[in-house]
Amino acid sequence: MTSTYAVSESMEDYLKTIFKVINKQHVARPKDIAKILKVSAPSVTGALRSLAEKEFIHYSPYDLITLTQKGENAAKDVIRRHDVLQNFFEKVLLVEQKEADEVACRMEHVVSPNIMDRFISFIEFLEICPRAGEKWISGFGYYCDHDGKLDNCEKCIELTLENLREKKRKGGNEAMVVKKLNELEPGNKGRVVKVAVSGETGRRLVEMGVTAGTMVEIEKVAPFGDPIDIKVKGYHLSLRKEEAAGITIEPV
Amino acid sequence: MTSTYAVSESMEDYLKTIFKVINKQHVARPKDIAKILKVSAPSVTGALRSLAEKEFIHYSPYDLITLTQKGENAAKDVIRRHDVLQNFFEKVLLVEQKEADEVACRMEHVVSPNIMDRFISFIEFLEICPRAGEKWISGFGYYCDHDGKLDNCEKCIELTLENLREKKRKGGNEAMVVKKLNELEPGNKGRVVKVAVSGETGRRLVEMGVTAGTMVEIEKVAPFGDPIDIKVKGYHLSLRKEEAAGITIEPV
DNA sequence: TGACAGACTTAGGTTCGTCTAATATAATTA
DNA sequence: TAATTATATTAGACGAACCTAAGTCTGTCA
Repeated sequence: MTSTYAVSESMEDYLKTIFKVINKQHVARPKDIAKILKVSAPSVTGALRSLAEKEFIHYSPYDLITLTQKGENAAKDVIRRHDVLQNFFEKVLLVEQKEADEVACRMEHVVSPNIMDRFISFIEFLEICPRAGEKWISGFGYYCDHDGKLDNCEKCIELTLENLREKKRKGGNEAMVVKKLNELEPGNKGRVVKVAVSGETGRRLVEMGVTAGTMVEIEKVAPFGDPIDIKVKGYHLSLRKEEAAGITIEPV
Repeated sequence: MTSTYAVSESMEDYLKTIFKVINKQHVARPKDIAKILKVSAPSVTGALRSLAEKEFIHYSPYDLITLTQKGENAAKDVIRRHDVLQNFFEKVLLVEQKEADEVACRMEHVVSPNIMDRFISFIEFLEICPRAGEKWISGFGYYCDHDGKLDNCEKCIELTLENLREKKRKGGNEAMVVKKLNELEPGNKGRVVKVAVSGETGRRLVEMGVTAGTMVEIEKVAPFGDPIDIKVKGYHLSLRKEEAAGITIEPV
């Protein structure tokens, strides 16, 4: 079973763990890694050597462990795949957090980039399409828990239609409401209308597919509004305030 | 990476392949297996020995290969997982057949039974819920292909509502239409209203969760209507005509 | 500052799944 | 039926990922 990605499943797990540990407590020690991955200490040493050889980490015996740029990218990508899958299981299939996490941990190594994108788009679509939405998903929950019976359909659709018209009336009068990304608050979601960010970050945004139409969610805003953590297409991104100001958003 | 199931991923692949080959050409020879799985002949020999030891197959050197009951069950289960996943990727996420198949081949080994059920329910729900349906999924396709833009929402929902009311008028007058499973034709789908099948088959149906509320699809009907191949919760099942006559269906 | 505990590594072994090369069996065909 | 060809198996090796047991390093504390 060949992995779809640059390293073996096992190595992806090590990378993911190293990244998480570093982000949590600044340094990653073999002991922590061993504990999290439930393997023996020598296994960790072996993995570290292997990862160092492939230039995913900086490492020499007894030295501290840091990720190379390559390693960080790889780790972030694994985590992104995990998050998207877990999110899908929890939010769409309404699976419990623990199981969603466990299965995502295994699937993250085998899902293809293309299908990743589809999962992301699908979740987005559910959020945006007036025919779907939270209410609709809870209808799925009802279906699962009641032996395949549907909730009151006609009323459900009537309500949806009313809501849509209501929204349209409002929206139609005020024209489209747009805001700058830095004006939103954690938890807010929106659709990108325009990206006007220059330099390295601008390029990075484009590379990640952050263009008009993309869904963005604000995750965290540091004091004084800098930096701003956002989630785009399953990626976690950190932006400077000035950079965020260059992105125009239509709140959803 | 421990498998969720009774055998390793690799052995699951062998079982699946053996089952498919037997069903296609009556006997499975190591050569065919090697070719399909793209491994060397000695690898196959090794796998066969291992599977025989675990009593999944009947096998001794140079002898022909047959599945034990245990092996057949295991193989069918793998194939079922594969089918459900591939189906979801193709029908819901609108992924191309080839990629859907490839990714399903890898995911089938790691998906949990619970999440399997959810995938199945979700697909069913999409088919039944008037707020979703084929039209809605094609809306997702539009969304994917048009950079995150939605099709005409208001019209879409209005139509849905009209359709639903139309159907209700008809249905309301005629009361619920029910048929026996053996009266349906290939491609037809329906919801189980009652199961009245005795003996071994009846028990098997219950074990597989074929109870009131379950969605059933007719796959193939042999000449003279016996046997009838159906698909239930991702399983392929073959029923005698008399058995099918014991199952009451509300066509969808 | 020197001894000790805890953390890390080395050494060496196991299992799984794969391979190539060599050998044995079965099937085909002259 | 004997020779040839195709197919299977045995033998032996390898890499990945894990393990236990036995050192080795390092930071802390008396």
